[in-house]
Amino acid sequence: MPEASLAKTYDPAGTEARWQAAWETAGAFHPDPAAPGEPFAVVIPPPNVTGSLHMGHAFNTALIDTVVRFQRLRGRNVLCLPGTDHASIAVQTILEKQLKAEGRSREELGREAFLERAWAWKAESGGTIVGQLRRLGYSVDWRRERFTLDAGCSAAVVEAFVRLHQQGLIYRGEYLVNWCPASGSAVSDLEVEMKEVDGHLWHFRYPLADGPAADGRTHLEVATTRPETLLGDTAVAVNPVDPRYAALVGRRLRLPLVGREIPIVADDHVDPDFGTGCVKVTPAHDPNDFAIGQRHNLPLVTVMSRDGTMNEAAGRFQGLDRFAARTAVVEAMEAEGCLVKVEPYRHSVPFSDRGKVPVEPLLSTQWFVRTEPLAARCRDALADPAGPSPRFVPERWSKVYRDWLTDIRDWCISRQLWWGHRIPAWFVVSETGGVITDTTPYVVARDAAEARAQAEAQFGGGTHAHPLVLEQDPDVLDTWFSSGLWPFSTLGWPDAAAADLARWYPTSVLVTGFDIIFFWVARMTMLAGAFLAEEGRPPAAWMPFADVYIHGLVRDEQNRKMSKSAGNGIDPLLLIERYGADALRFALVREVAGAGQDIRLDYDRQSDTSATVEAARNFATKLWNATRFALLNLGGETPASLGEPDPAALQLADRWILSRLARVNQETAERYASYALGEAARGLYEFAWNEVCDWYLELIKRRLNPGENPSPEALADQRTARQVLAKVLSELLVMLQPLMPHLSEELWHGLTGAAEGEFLALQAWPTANGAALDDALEASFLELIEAIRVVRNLRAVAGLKPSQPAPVQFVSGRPELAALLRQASADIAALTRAESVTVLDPAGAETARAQRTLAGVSGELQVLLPLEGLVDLDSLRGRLEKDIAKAEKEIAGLSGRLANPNFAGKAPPEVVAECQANLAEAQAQAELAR
RNA sequence: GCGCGAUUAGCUCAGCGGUAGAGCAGCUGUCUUACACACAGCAUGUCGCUGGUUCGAAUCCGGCAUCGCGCACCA
Repeated sequence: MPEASLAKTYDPAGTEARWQAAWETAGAFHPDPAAPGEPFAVVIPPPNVTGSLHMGHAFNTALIDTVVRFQRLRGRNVLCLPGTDHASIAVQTILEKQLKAEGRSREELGREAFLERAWAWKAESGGTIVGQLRRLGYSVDWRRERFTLDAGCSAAVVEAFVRLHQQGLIYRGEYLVNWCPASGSAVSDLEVEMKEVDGHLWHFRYPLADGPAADGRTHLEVATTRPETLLGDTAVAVNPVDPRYAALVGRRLRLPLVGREIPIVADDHVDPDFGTGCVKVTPAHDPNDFAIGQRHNLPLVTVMSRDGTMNEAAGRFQGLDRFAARTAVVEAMEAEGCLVKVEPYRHSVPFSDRGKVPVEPLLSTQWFVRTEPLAARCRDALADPAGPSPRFVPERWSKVYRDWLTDIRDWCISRQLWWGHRIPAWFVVSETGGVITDTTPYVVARDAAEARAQAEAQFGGGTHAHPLVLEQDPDVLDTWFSSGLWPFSTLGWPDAAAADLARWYPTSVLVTGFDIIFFWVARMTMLAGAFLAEEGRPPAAWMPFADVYIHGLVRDEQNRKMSKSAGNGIDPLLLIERYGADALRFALVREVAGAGQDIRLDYDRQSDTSATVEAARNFATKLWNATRFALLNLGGETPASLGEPDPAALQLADRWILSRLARVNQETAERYASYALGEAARGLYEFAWNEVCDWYLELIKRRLNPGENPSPEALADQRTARQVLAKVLSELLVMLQPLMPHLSEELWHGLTGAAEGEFLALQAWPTANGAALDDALEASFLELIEAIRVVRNLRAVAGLKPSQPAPVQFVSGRPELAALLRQASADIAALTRAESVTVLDPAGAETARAQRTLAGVSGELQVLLPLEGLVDLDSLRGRLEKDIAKAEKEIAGLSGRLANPNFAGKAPPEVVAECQANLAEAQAQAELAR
């Protein structure tokens, strides 16, 4: 037996915690790869272990969970796999900060102790976000939770590295990389963010080394935003077609402060119209200059160390921090009379994403992934004749993805950090005097033993005097390298026979924000291409996901991007505590509009309240109360015990709501399936509130309470109403489950009396009853609703108290409408407090109108309220005048249109006919109002 | 510089070729036995500007403006 009733108010906190525990204990979302049902898999974007839940996670979670819960209802064998990311730089930064506070450094601690500490930190603090994700009611399989640094993922990383190396897609070499002095590591191009800063442009004079030019010039003038790099200049470049300098190309300049002679070279890169048309060239400290240097075979002079201080090549500036050196160089240049001028200058400076300091382009030996072959495979997949793979939703993001893959640079994957996957390369240091140099030979292997075997094969076993000594590369891999394997490493790859991999790969959809299309999405597709794209396999078979659903950002109440540094984040947990997780989820999804636009969450920082989330909470309460109402009126029966209603017994309202139910079912399923989640949420909201609660529940109240000593007919009708009510409500709860899982679970249990161990989340999506669909009925029901509205409006105009009964008369020349109104007269009476409802034909209306009546119109329907006294004539006149004005405006517009011969001639006949009908109606309306 | 998105009621946004919509907020009533986190009713717009296509444009096309984002970047 179901509970006889629900508590008067809904308590989200208790309910949510209870169902979360019940689902998890029962393993409700722990799928069996051997179970039937078409597979549907999603791996969640693993949040950083350092993180705590922010609104972006809540949003992403709400969207993913809505999709997977829907697919589960549809009978798919759903795997939704959770996990976290080890976040190499972020974790290391936190730990180094801690060490610094203790007056220590990681070098003092040593690698092993440092890593021990890191794991301890992870064990202690790494679970925060996972616990917070649980509070959203995420229907993931917690038993399959993964971590990018766990044993399985680590093995996958090693395997991936080894195979890429075998394929010739990984190389090591000295290149100009983005060096982050704050983290002491190289970072990839993607981790560099250009920021506009107010700086200066210093103009310097470089004297000609070999005497004045033919025209008497003794020097060239160059401009720079980074004077400290001057120390590493190895040329000055001019444009080859620049007449000012043509004669000087090939001559030499003396570099001030340093004294080095450097050539004047001609290079297309130089824009003759900018500044003086002369560019100082520092190949070791600027990417463009590096390229110029390559073209002209210029030497590379590195003047800076990895910690951001000047090195021995900087001469007297050695030891200075790069920014101190800047000042010092300018002062020295001024002292030498080589400073021409300084002007303020706003320009872009590359900043490290993580370190928040300017990155330094620095020559360094690093590991790289050769990306072009992988990118090409992805571009081909996107252009696959069988359809793009993956399919982006909204489609426009595929262009962003493709463009990035089209002009891609190699990916620097080594990081000079300790927390992460250590690079599986062993240097044969015995070949280079016991240390790792840029030229030390190395082997790439799965472990030390394999490395030794390889090295011995290559270099022999060594001798007693000179044993073969191997040392593993101390560096770790970019965190995104392991993230890039996530969709298959978590399913068991590289074990091709792994049950999960066989069952759920490729996954169905990736749901994520556009900000990590390059970082993550493209890396996953490229790496999948490297390992899972066998010859002849179509892209859809190896791409890690069929669809990529890209959603927007959650912005704050002022439309600002939420960010930690700006401190404008809105804490999801605060909102969950105040309104419930279901309310937050529903609010977020409901805000989603069409094509992945950003959503804005309104928020009052004084009171920590949000009208948007509050509205969703109110909706939850509405559903709670509607179910309470049902429980009070179902006589202790359940949807199952009541059974399906007899179609022959259905009343007008029943047929209407069942038609609406079937339609909403179809629409909602289609919307969920096509990621139109905002539309799905809004559609259900409107159906539940405006149709089920506002109209259907009101309409059946009389039938549910047939009074004392009811007739057998009344009892039968009561049962019909109960059957329909139970059906509508229980199916509505199923449809809402993906959006509001806890509330719907709770209400469904209340309504059905299902056992504790049974879950709404695991029920089947209700079959839409196509036979119940009835367009004509829905249309005429709208007319009925409209008629009731007119009556209510007239009563309001007349100033009638809601409780005061009054007679109502309808006049319609349309027999069907008249019949409908007669059929529904008892309903109308109930909903308008009518003491009587009369439906007249136009002929009979004359007499009625002769009395003192209030009149209103809806379409061609007249509504009359015969009232003696109590009528506020002024407001009535006001209203009627408004009606007339509106009708006249319409008449003018429509007749103008009809008078245009082009319209009548060219517009489709049905449009013209509709226009004529509308005109006739408007004229009738104006007439009536007068 | 190149590209993308946005611009509709006070606010948040739907609508994307046939007479401008919703939800909040606002105003007026109401304890009508599920719900005042509610019910009923009422207001509210040169659909950014400007050309064009069309019988007809918020909707399609061209320009412009403003805001936002991405990519590239001149020292």
